[in-house]
Amino acid sequence: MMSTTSQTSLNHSLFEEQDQIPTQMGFNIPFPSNQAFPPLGCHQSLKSISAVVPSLSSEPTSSAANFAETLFSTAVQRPREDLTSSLVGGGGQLLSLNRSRVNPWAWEEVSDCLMSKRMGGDDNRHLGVSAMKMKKMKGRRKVREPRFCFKTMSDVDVLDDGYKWRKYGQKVVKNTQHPRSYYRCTQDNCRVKKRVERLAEDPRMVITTYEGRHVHSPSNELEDSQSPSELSSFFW
DNA sequence: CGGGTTTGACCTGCGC
DNA sequence: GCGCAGGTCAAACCCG
Repeated sequence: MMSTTSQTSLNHSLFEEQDQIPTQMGFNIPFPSNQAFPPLGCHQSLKSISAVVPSLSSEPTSSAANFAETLFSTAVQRPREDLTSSLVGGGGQLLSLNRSRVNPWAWEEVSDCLMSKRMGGDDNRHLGVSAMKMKKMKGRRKVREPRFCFKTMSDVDVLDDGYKWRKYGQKVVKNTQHPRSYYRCTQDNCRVKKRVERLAEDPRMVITTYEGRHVHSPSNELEDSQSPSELSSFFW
């Protein structure tokens, strides 16, 4: 049975990473205090978020990917001058959008990713675009995998997102008391990585950064014997 | 014994 | 070129 937390202000954010510390922009989606919350886990959490913002799409979003896409595409369609305006869904649950102008290329990378996905493009194409952009901005910059970050209020550092991770490093980040942990997906041929750290300003918040896209389904989901068609929507 | 974690060393990018 | 900081490696260690 699904467990719930007793926190009254479950403040969940989906945001895009900045160049170094992902703190500049975000979609802040405060949960209603009476909202039941699933066990801490990224896709599980996101499912619950999508459930409280049904007005963003014509039908309830069924996956984290769809939900993220809905959020991003909604923001992308807005003019730049309107970036800090409020986004209020029909239910009024989606409260604010505050996008940073500090790192526009990163934002565009996400946008490109979503556009190519919507148009049936593959990942290589969007990576190529972002690589070109980075090349333009800096003479030599490593091509990065697409990244997504989640800021989650949680007592535990490592959220159960359905995938199996192996820790390969830990580093003390400057000006923070909390170390950053580095994880790799244990699946063969899957090069997805994630970083986990606590927000310096608010140690209750856990920042999880995913880099790359899984080429397989979550291990938990397989064990739960879900249908393959449903599983595919959870790929990042 | 196998798989995961810890942790110091090393590598790399970047600013000065 | 040098130093700093983030990221990764890999040997040692831990645990079931």
